[in-house]
Amino acid sequence: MNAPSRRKFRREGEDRRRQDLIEATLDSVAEYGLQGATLRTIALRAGVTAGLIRHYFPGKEELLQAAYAALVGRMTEQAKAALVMEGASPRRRLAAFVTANLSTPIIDARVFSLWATFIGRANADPTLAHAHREGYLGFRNEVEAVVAEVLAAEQRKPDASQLRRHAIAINALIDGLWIEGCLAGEIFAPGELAAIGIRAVEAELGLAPERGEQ
Amino acid sequence: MNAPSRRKFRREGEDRRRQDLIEATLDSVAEYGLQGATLRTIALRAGVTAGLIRHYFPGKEELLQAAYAALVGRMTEQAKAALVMEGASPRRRLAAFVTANLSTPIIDARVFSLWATFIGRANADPTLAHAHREGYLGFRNEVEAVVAEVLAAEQRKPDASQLRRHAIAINALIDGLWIEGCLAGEIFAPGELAAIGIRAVEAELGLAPERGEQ
DNA sequence: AGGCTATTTATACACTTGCGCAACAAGGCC
DNA sequence: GGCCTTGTTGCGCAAGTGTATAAATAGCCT
Repeated sequence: MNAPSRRKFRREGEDRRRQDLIEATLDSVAEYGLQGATLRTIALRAGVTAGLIRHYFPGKEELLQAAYAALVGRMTEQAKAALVMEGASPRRRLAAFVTANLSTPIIDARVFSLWATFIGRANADPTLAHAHREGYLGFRNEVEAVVAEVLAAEQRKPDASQLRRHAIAINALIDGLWIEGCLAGEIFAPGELAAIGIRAVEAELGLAPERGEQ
Repeated sequence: MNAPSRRKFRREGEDRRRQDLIEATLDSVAEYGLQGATLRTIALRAGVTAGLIRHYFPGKEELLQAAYAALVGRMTEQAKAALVMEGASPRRRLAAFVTANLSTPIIDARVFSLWATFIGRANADPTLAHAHREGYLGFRNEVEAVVAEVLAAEQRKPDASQLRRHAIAINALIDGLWIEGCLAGEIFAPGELAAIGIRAVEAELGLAPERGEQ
């Protein structure tokens, strides 16, 4: 009687499917962790069956690597995007950079969860460690460049090691505030983290408070 | 012929076994991640068989929770230990605190790996989120207390919100530097992170450089 | 309209997982 | 020294894992 009914499906373009699978993977990892992100869970979320994954990726590991690469790419892209404010003074660009990195969408519990989950494996997986270091140094160089501009606009001539120290400290400050914002955003007033960040960065650089600030 | 030989074993005190199992769990998680930390792996590392674990813990989840509690306890204990320098000036105590948190044994890739692995689950597991928040606020309060002492010694009277902002910024700075030290300690000179941290903290608090510094 | 092909499903398989349970023996007690 | 408690082992089990592969079908090409 029952004709053995097979599930209906639609064919999607290769890029679209890969993208969907990667997104489903990130969702699964964020929600259930690496151990809970099984091929069946991922496939369910992507609206396909588990077998299909192997049509697009050689194995689970490659899927996870692709997902991590996509995550890192998105994070760095967003972070750097805050720097392209043409025409603004270096100091305002720096402030906008700090603010952007301490507000949505960069302050985001899901992204933090993903970051922590993957970076926790950096010890065991040199690929992850390398990817992190590249991202970190890239980010820090951006910071260093803006810092150089800000100080130059103030007629100050820092040497390379001073610049490096400033960049390391500011980078650490932003990272630390980012973590707290992601993990416990509710215990801070809206905009509070950004305000604290800007204040601390300006103190680090020895900038006099702008008029209007107390 | 072969008498069915059974593995020899020793009976251990309850506390000792639990401790060993927790340590084996932390080792396994640090090395293989949550997914690789199976009961059999953990038992092997602890030198027992998997079945024994259920004699000490209701299930795997409880073992992991106990392991996380042990980790957090050790971390906060170590961090706070750096503050008990009786007789030293507040400013020196603060500097010692920063230095301790940015040197071994607190700068440690294994501990970082564990921290990241567990904290990545904080979104999904309210227990973890709560444990983190308690630890964070406790740590921040310690920072705030030392900051208050330092500023008092400088005849300054910060109000509560200024104190809070200082503590949040300094905490974030230490966290961010700690992460980099754990993840990529080799790209920093020995003591460099601590020096950067102290410098940044003093800038945040508006302290004049001590004589002897440039 | 009808076939071709590559996407997609479905099922099978070997393996691992956490957990349950009965047998065993280590070491204190009398 | 023999017994008794209970820490500990060894094995089994059902559920779930990643991978392999055959069968089906969606959608383009002519």
